[in-house]
Amino acid sequence: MSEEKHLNFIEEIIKEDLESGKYSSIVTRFPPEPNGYLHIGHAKSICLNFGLAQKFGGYTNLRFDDTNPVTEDVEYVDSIKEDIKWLGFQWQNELYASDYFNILYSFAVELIKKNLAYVDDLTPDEIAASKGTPTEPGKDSPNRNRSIEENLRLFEEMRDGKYGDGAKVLRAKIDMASMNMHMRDPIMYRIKKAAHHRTGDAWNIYPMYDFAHGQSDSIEKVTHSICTLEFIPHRELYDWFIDKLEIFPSHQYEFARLNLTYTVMSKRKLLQLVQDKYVESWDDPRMPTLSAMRRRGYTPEAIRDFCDRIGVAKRENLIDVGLLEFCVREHLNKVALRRMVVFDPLKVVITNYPDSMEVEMLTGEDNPEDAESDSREIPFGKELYIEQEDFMENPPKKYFRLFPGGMVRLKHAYIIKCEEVIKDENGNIKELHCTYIPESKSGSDTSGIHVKGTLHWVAVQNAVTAEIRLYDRLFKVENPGSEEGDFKDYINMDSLQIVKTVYAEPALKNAKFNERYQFLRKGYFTLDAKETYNRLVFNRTVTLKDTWAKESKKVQPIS
RNA sequence: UGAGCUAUGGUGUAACGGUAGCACUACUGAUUUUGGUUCAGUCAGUUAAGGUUCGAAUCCUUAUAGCUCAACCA
Repeated sequence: MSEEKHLNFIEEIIKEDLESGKYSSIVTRFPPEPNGYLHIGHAKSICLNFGLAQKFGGYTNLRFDDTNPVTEDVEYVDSIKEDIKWLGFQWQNELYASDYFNILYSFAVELIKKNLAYVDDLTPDEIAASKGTPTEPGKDSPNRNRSIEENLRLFEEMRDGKYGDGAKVLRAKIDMASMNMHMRDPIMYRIKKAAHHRTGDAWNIYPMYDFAHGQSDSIEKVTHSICTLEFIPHRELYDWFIDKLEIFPSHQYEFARLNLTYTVMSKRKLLQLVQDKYVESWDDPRMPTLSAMRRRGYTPEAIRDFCDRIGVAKRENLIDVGLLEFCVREHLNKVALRRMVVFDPLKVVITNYPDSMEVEMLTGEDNPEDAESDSREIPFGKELYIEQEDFMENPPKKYFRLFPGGMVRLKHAYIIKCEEVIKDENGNIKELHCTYIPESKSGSDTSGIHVKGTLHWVAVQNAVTAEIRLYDRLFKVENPGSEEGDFKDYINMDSLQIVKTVYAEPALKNAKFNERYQFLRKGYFTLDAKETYNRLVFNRTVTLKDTWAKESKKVQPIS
């Protein structure tokens, strides 16, 4: 693991910092704002930050960037913590930017005293107008040269609540002509007479991101402060505050955020999907949030593996969701319990099977990939269900499922031969009459017969019923965000398919939450923690790879 | 079009002036009591043009393309 040959550019930097003796160990942080749910993009950042500390020695803080009381809530704090723990990471310290409000205030006073900050009375519009444009310099505020004393007094009054929201701000005195718009006297503090979820009504003023983030990093002695590309223009300011305040020099590094095909990642768009009822909730299994993926049956191992495989770099990327699905399948293949479930039943009667009273029990391994795994008993019977799609009256070439006169093996059971197709008065297939070959029993097959197809099945008498929910991609296009018009125009309206009644082998009666199942030949499923009360509801985590689907399209293209 | 960041197979990511590699996808074939898994293999790439150098994906110049920046959001 630690012998990884290729380091990403951040690991490269850390390695050099450690070798040069700049640091003896590292400190990173994951800094969410508690105003929404974590998604797979956050997982990339979490895996990066926590992974770096694990790999190079050091620790990671969880710090909530809670400097805007009007958008934040403890509800989000709790869900964020749950998601990080679920992913398998443990933070060293649980911290809040709001813990630093006092010291941040004193930092501001210090800058005023150094004549590097001033109180401005301009309105938001006026400030915006005087900022200039990227091609034209801005203009100094008329309040820019207030005396230090006056600034001190005014700032104190802002804190004490003497002015209303928006009446005044504290600005850094830097350069209104800077090429970097963020250096044109950025706002450090604004008045917000709002209750904060942690500090209550203690404050009338709150620091802006730029005045809180770097200093919080510094206070925590964060060595490598890692964020996404859009913060590159903020770095100059980040460094400026640290430099003027003469505090611990944390350094900011930026990487490209994760983009995934067939979904959207921005909080704004995800919120719209929920509000406009395109999905049920934030943890609707089609959402890219971690809570949704958990509910859908994705495993933390798979997500970590995915984050590992996608790498870390500075170029924009759009990663094929197929890679995520690959990671999920790869892990699930190793841990999922195999079970048989018929989605769309076709009755099969074994005409030569004895009408005995006792039920014949067969044995099926829980997981052929895991030698340690257990097995379960499966009842057989004279009447069975197989899948409608596993029988064809007029099969195409290369079809090796059941057809009139054809033979298949029933998984863990016997080879059967289709003798007769029974139809109703409308000509629809009602049931199949088959014969079985007694000496072909699984595990003790002396029949000498070899068949190409093996089908899953369920004994009618012992079947338990369940509901399943099949999920498809939420969008019809790879990159809905970059498409013309509204991203919502590209929503796949068939992304959820509910099958009210499927027939499962009895072992599934005792299905457990957090247990993963592979419904043989159908896909990976897990019990829905939200919908399962006194009935069984399974979510399809991901399908199995289906080469036959591709093949059959080639053989007889369907419109 | 000011400034900044970035350009390597279909996708993602390595190669740190010296053989363009790995993974996913796609496609072959073998194995298989899951058309799954596993195994073997195939296709496929340095944005362009100049320059430096014995040698350039890598350094320089120019061009082109994409992304970002003017919230009292983070």
